[in-house]
Amino acid sequence: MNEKVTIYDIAKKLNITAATVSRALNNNPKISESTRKLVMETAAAMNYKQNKLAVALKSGKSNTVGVIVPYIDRNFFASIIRGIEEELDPMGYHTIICQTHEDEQKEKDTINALLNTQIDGILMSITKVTQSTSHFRNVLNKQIPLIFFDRKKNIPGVSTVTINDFDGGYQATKHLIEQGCKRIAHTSGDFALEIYKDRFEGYKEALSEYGIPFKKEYVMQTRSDTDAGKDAITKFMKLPNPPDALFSSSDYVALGAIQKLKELGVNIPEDFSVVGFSNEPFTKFMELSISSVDQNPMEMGKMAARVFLEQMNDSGVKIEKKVILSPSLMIRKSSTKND
Amino acid sequence: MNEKVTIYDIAKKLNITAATVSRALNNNPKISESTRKLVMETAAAMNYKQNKLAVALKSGKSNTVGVIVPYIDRNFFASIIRGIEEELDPMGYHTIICQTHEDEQKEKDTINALLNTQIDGILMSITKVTQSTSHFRNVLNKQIPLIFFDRKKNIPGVSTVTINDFDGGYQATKHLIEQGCKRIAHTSGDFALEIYKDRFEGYKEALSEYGIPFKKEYVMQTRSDTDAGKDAITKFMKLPNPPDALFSSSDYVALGAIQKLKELGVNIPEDFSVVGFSNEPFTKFMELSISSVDQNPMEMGKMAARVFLEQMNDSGVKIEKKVILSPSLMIRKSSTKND
DNA sequence: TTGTAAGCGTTATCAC
DNA sequence: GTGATAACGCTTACAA
Repeated sequence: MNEKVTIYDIAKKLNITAATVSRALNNNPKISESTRKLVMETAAAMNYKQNKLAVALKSGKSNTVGVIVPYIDRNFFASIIRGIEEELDPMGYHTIICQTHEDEQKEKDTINALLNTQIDGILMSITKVTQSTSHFRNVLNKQIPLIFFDRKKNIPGVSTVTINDFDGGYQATKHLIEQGCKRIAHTSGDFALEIYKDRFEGYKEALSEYGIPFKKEYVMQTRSDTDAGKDAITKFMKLPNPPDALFSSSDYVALGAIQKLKELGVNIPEDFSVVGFSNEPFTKFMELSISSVDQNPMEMGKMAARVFLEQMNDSGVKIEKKVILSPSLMIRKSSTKND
Repeated sequence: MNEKVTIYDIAKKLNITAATVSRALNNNPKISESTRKLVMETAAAMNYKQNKLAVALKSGKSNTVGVIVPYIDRNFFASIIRGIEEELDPMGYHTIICQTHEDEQKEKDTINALLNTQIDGILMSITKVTQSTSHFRNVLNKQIPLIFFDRKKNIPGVSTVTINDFDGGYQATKHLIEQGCKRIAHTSGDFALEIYKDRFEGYKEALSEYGIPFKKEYVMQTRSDTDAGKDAITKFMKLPNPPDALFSSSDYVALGAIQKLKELGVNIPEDFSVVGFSNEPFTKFMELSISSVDQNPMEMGKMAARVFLEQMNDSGVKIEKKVILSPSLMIRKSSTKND
């Protein structure tokens, strides 16, 4: 039906030049109202669509950002992406999604591919194993805005949007203490990732604030799945003085722990309370709903997008912004002794 | 550090012409091995990156597809997108994600925006409320491949990838019958959407196959959330002859139903069995795990991507492909009477 | 095998 | 206010 209508086509029809058409379409002040109207109308009539590719090539701006996450189908990241998309879409930006599968090499490849694609910015969460930072510097060298959300590395010139993981760990632990728990265990991911380290520090802070001695046999670094939770509980319960609560940095580990505890005939929350982290959807659907620290991923995505937009506008200025959102503890049955 | 290196820069340095550089870079056969090598090396040395925008403008191919889903942070759709991404990424395609929020107008706007962006194809799942088809025809008129996954409309020229919803409904219902259930209720979404209609037809087929009379008071069209499930059970249990099983087209409704049944003191699965649809992650995490029909969304995404790729290759030919994947029933505690 | 030149669809900088 | 024209970075007939 309608094959590619260009400004030349509409120029020809109106016996004017393409430049004039362009000006009319872009609301350039130097143009008579009459021709503007004429152009607008015929453009609509001919079903003209601007070729964004040409505009992008000319302007050097593609109006597209790249978003890189470990896995797109994890609720936390999917929600962040939704936040980004909702904030950027109205500003005319498109969002290209990429996954790293927690593989550093894939992360590097993805970034290079993206840089290759005339992207206007990169918003990302690094993998659990990322060591080198050279690929991030590539981005900065090209002058394109780079924003980390959640999982970050501290690199000069890179803005970050995170939650206060320390506070999340602190709140969770404090809550357990206030529920009367005396021997609180903690499972975490690799401390090389700041988020896990921070949650752990928050945990320690709460303990010390309440004068509870920190015991390193109560702390374990594990994978983030239910089996890891089961294993952790098995080990914890074999201790001479087993814990009576668990603050886990992962909801999946918390779930596995609960399953194992039930197997062992331990009453939850009476004899053992549990708090997880991330507020995964399943935590609230369980019959024994699981307390968890909510990270408000949607808001995190929106903030990351806003930081990007600011950075695009104050073009020259190299602002390095560190946004820290507050987590909120969702208290549910797994840690509520008296109601 | 490295400002935009173009083929002209590398041509200048080598005292050859940009065309030659282009040929060398593209493995064009008409070029001497020596200059190719030379070009390749200096290109690498100068850290040359091809400007995809220019290529896209020249070739009319952007190597980008648009993916439209109701919500990106719903597990089902996130997994589909993951499948699409994993299939398309190695072929050099990027994926732009858009959400409709189940709003037909947003769907139209999104499609137009995408058409505006020199996209190579659109892969999508329509909203629950989409009535008109004119915006889809716009896509076809522009000769750009359109592929529906899961939720579709029957439009000539549009390929679709769906699961056999009829079979899903049939399997679920048959399973309940074989578990000894005699009075099986069904909750569904709006029958205007084929997927719901088909599941319902499968349900009826299983009933009739086993000589169980169909009763329309056992069928209810509802929203897809837990509250709807609670309401449905409340109504069902007030019937003179209440059902002893539920096949729901939504896991959330199934969950709400189970919650309400427990409140009412009904034993599950002994006195009332439940099967949901979609195999949402939470269904298997519950203590009383919920049987559900798995739609294999990852595979659905991959298939949709492959259909798109085929369509891109056999350019001229207008193939209209209908791929139907098989669902698989995940049998869990909510419907297993004897084990 | 390599160079020349046109063109992809815009926008911006000059002139007039 | 409008028209020429160059430029964005690349590919590709067509010549040489």
